[in-house]
Amino acid sequence: MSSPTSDSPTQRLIRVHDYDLDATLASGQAFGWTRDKTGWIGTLGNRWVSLSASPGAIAVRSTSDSGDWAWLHHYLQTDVELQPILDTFPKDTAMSDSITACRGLRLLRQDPWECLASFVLSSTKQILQIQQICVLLRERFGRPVVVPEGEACRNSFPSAEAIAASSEAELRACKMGFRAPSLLQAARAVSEGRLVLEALQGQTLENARRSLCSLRGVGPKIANCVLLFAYDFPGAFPVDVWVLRALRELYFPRRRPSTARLERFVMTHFGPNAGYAQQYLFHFIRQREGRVAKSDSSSVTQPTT
DNA sequence: TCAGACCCTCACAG
DNA sequence: ACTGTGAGGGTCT
Repeated sequence: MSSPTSDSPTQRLIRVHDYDLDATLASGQAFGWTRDKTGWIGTLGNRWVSLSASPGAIAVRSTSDSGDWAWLHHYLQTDVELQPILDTFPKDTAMSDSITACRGLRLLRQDPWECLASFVLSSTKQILQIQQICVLLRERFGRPVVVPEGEACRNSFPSAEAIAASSEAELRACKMGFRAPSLLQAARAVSEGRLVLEALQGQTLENARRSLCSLRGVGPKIANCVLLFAYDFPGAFPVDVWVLRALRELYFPRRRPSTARLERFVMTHFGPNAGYAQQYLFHFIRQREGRVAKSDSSSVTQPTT
C-alpha cells in the first residue's frame, strides 16, 4: 500500500514556558505518539506531526500547508499558563512533592472520539498494550496521511464511522479482547448520532459523565478520563489503581477509606483544578515506582550481569 | 458492598 | 532459550 508523500514539511518553533513535552506525551493521557531519536511522531486529525522539545520551545514539523497552527496550540494547550493552575493545588506535602517531581507536566486537549475509543480500550491494560492496540486500529481502519519524504507511512486514528462499519471479529483481531463489543457500540452510538460528543461541553460535569457512562464498558474512571483529556472539565478526577494507591498512601496511611469517603475527599480537597492535580499525583507515583518509560538513551537493553 | 468473569499480552520466575 | 504463571490505568453482574 502506498501512502501520499510531500517533500517539504513545514516547520515551526512554538515558544513555551513550564512545558515538559516528554513527560506530557509519556504520561498516559494520549496513546498515539511514538518516540524517535529526536522527539515524537504522531498524527492529529489527518495531519502528520513531529514534535521535539528544546529549551523554552517545542520544535514542530508537519505536513500542514496553511499558516494557521491554532489546531496544534489547542491540542498542546500551549497558551495555558501553568503556574496559576499549580497555585490552586492544595498546599500539602503530597502535592508539593508531585509538583517538584513533575514540573511542566501538562494536560492535552484531545479529539473526543479518539480519546473515548482509546480509553474504552484501556481497562485492565498496560499503557504499552493500549498503544499496540491503537497501532493495529490505525493500520486496519485508519486512512493514510500525507507524510514527509523519508518518513514511515502512518494512518490517522479511525473515525467512529470506520469502526462502526467493522465487525466484532475484526476488532478482536486487533487484540482488544472483551473490549471489542464496547468499542463497537460506542462507535455506533457516535456515528448514528445517539451520542453527540460535541454537545458534552455545554453540559454540567455530572450530566456529561452520565452520558458517557451510558455506554457499555464506560464507567466513572473512563468517563472522567475523556472529560479531562478531551474537554474543558478541570474538575473531572479519574481514580485508577495508581491514583487510588497514591491517595491511600499519601492521605490515608493508617485507615482504609471507603470509596464514598474517598470520592468526597477528592471533590473537596483538590480544588477547581482537581483533574490537573490528579495527573500530577498519577505521574508522581508512577515515576517513583519506576513505571515511567525513560527516553531511548536510558531504555537500551541493560547488560545482564 | 463483593467477588468473579472477561480477552490477551508481557514480564518474570524457574 | 523455553514454558508456566500472574497481573495489568475497569466494568458489569
